[in-house]
Amino acid sequence: MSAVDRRKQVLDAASKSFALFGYKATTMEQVAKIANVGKGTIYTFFTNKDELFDEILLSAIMEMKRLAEQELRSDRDFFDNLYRVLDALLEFRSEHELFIKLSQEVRDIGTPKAHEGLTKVENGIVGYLQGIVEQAKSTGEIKPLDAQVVSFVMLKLYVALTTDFNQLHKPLSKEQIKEYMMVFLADGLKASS
Amino acid sequence: MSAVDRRKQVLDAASKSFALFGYKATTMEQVAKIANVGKGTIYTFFTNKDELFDEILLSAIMEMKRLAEQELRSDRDFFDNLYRVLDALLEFRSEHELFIKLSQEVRDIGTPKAHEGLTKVENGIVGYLQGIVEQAKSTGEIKPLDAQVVSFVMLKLYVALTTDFNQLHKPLSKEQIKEYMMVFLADGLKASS
DNA sequence: AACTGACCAAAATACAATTATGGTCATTCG
DNA sequence: CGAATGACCATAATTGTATTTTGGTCAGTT
Repeated sequence: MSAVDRRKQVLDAASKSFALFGYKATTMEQVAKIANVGKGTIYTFFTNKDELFDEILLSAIMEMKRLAEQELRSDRDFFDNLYRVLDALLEFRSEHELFIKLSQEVRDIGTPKAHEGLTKVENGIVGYLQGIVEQAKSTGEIKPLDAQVVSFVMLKLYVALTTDFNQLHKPLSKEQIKEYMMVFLADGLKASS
Repeated sequence: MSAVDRRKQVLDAASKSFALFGYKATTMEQVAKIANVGKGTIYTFFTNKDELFDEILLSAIMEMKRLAEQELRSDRDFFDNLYRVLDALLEFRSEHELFIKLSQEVRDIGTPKAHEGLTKVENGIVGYLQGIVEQAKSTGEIKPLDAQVVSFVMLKLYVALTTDFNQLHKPLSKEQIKEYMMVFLADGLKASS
């Protein structure tokens, strides 16, 4: 059994445990047991619990990028691509066991590391969007504004419509969400005169 | 000393105490002492601590409405009015001792009642905006969309630009914020061809 | 040389004792 | 006589302490 296999064993075990129990309730012993490995072995691959967690988040972020990439179609315009990418990313985020568990953990006991992790994922998304926005800027499809601000707002807007809003009201349908996204991002509220 | 005066004494004392110490650290005895009344007297005007708190929040919300009203100018268009109203409201919210203290309290110890209170204020703002949006809808200045969703997004957008964004980056200037607000709300990102 | 698990200091938890607080009401005061 | 009061009480919050758990190490095993 090669070193690479063991590393993967640990990584898989940790993935499962973090997704199942969250950051805090995942113990290194637990991970070792699931991975069928001595606890010391984990430390030959990862310097500590944090780094192990980071590595798992990083691979989740890369997975998200892969998914987003799939949604990009050169035969569609920027806004259509944007909507499908955002949708894929947010759907992935809201269905992935790990993120669900981490969100609960933040809400219920406020584990700082869990919060940090979710922020890191969010930044990953914004960073990815930023690239798309930059490109749309260079092709002249959108106004020449700061791509960081624009992509940040995009994410916030999407989260506001999909998550924040239905904390207080009836959730919006996918079609409604798409409509509002397009209104605010593409054309604005102003009545076309 | 009339009953009305005593009620106001209590209200003023409670205002001071909530703003100075937050919800949790404000005790009824404390309020009584500041108001120069016996503790029992408080309960002749308010059934409990919660209701006392509610009354204070309500008066803050009404004060905000008053401020917003001042900003409305019939010689300006909807978007200009909107920006100035939002600005006044958010500035008030971010400078009012009570709200600063409650925000800290939520962040540091997560007092549910403090969180609830801030949400109530936020809902007050959205409710107020809703009225303005309805009116702009009826005059045909903006597209005929659900006013509740639109005003909710407006607040979220403003908070994203003024508060959320500078948790991670350099704060935006007032001019930049205004520019971005107008882009997303009025005309959208799409390059004017 | 790779791997392991007993071991340790430090952190988290559980529990008990103590204190503080919201709310009441018999008594006082104007 | 009715409005005002503060001692009083049940319960919630806090503090202090004993106990357990956990991240990380490293001498020894495979």
